[in-house]
Amino acid sequence: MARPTIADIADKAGVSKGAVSFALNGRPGVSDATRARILQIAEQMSWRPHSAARALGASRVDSVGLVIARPARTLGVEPFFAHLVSGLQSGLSARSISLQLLIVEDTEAEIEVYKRWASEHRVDGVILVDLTVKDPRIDALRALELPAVVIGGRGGKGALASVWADDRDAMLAIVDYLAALGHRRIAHVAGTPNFQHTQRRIRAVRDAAPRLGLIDAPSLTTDFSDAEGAATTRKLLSQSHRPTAIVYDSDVMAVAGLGVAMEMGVSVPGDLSIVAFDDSILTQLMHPALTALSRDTFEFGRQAAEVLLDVIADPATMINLRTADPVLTVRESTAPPAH
Amino acid sequence: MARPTIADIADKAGVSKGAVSFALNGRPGVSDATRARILQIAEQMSWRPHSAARALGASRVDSVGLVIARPARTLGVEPFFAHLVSGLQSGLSARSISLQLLIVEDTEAEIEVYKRWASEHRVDGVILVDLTVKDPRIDALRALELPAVVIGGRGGKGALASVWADDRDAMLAIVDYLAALGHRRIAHVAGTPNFQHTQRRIRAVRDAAPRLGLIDAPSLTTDFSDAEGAATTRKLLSQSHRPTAIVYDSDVMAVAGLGVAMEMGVSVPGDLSIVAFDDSILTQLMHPALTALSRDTFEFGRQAAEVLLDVIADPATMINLRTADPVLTVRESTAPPAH
DNA sequence: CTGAGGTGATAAACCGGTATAGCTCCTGCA
DNA sequence: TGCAGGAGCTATACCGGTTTATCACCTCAG
Repeated sequence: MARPTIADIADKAGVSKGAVSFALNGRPGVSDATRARILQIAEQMSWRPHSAARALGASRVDSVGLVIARPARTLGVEPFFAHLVSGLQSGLSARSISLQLLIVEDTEAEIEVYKRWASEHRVDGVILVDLTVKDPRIDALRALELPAVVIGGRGGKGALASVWADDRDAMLAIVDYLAALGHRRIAHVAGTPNFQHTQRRIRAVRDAAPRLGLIDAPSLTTDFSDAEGAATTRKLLSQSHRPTAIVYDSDVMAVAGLGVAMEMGVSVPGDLSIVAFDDSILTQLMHPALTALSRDTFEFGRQAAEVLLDVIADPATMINLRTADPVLTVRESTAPPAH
Repeated sequence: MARPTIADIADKAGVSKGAVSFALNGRPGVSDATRARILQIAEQMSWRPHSAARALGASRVDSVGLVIARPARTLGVEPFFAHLVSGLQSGLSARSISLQLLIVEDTEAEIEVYKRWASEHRVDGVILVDLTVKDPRIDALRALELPAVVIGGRGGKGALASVWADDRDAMLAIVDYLAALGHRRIAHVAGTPNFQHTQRRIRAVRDAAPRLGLIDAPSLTTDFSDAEGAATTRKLLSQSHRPTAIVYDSDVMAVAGLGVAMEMGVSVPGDLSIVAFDDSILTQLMHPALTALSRDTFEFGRQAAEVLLDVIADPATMINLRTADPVLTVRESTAPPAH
């Protein structure tokens, strides 16, 4: 017989469905002997719970969702999400909870997905990424009463649980290092201005500038694309007083920037130091290999999964977990300025 | 009231649950007038079917699965999967079917996932990628009677439906082009030897060699990593009779190869032409930008989704859809050989 | 005028689990 | 000896849909 049900097991064991359910879920109500017998029969018939049936009775579906609102074109090259997804799954698989992944165009579509998921009971909770300054998703999720955990930022005045890394400290570490090498003209090619982490990084650069005696420390925002990364670099290197170091908010933009430097005859790291605020194979494929900030994104995802499961178990849970600080991996693209 | 059920709608409309179900699913059994009234009430109460309840009754869960058995580390940089997933979702969203994505370590784990999914009724069907030569997954899926569609290769003597591109023709196009430029020493840095598409590409090169009068046309297999791509390139360029052109089975390896050429003082495209059998931003970020074979992976995924839905609807369906041929995008990394 | 057949609806079973009320013993204590 | 109480189990309702059997009613042909 294909796909045995607990009724089949109950028949074979000569007990009721209820007893089987008790035994399989490890709850009192059956003797140890009976329990053992039922478990053995279930094992032998290779029984597995029907996920829909279980979801209908208990109201949990053992599934959580992740929606990414970015164009698929840029997603591919960002190793961030692949690592994050792996980490999430690692944290979820322990309790055999599955992950629903959806890539959508914009935040509006993302909220629609949450509404659908909530009304169709498709997920027990969701993970929020790319938090923006006044993020409409936070109120939407609260209205839906959908458990959620925010990745990479505080969840709106503490409304949602979160897992975050200290972008500010990380950026300060980069700027401190460049200043220690002797750089005084440092530029920052930032990402989308309405992302919270972009804001935090920009503020860190601005705050550090006077303390380190930087002559100039502009932060220029982009859309995270290679094209704008390149264009912004071209603009910076065309100034009469060029920066001697540039920090890029993503590895893709850093690579694009390196290309522009080569094309304009600016030697790296001789005339220009380059640092990427994110690491991946990409930075190591380059010549020179890029100095980059490495985050343990896999672990990040794993912790986020655990926090989310806690929130699902008890929606009142309010965890704001700070993860391990990222570390600066120095490679060949940074050196003291020419003179 | 939160989350209305069809019973609520039935109450309000003064009809039975059954009538509501008929009306909402557009099947006969209710008059047009009643149907319209029920639909309006459902709309107004913003009713959505409870996915688990529906899955329990009808035995379909409106969800399909994709398991990728590759290390997460290499996944991030491969834009292939991000595009594929987007395309799949585009093909599925029309019928609001969701996609379960899982990244696992190896094929064994992948088959375990299929077993679990089948016994827990978590998915209606699956998409198979990275087909190997004697792929154990095909028999496993047939034993589980889990509908499936194979991407990028024939499904084991026609056992499974498939969506595929003609790797052979594509490789011939590349080699023909290089030969037309005047190259006679062409090397091929291939991927994992047990992948079917790797085999097909190797065979294409071997078959074309005599026709084009190539002096030497070795295919060297790798594990698709940047490290082995670089090592193999180093080996090729250290020979007394260097190849004048190298075709790489992935863009990541091509980029790694370009790095090795630069490091060894071999100018591209002056002394060496480079072609990548796969395209992404990566190839365009390089200097020189790489000539690459572009496939419409998004469309690929969309078509695969449609075929899978057909197979789920009728498991006897046997479609082997050949997708649009990939095109060679010529950029700056290819030129006639030095003399 | 009667019976066949179609239409529009209802009631109830069903899917595969979980949760709960209740029943039957058995034990221990007064 | 009587009874409270708990262990061990059964029967059954329930979750929210879909599906089937049944039925009342109307129309139309014979």
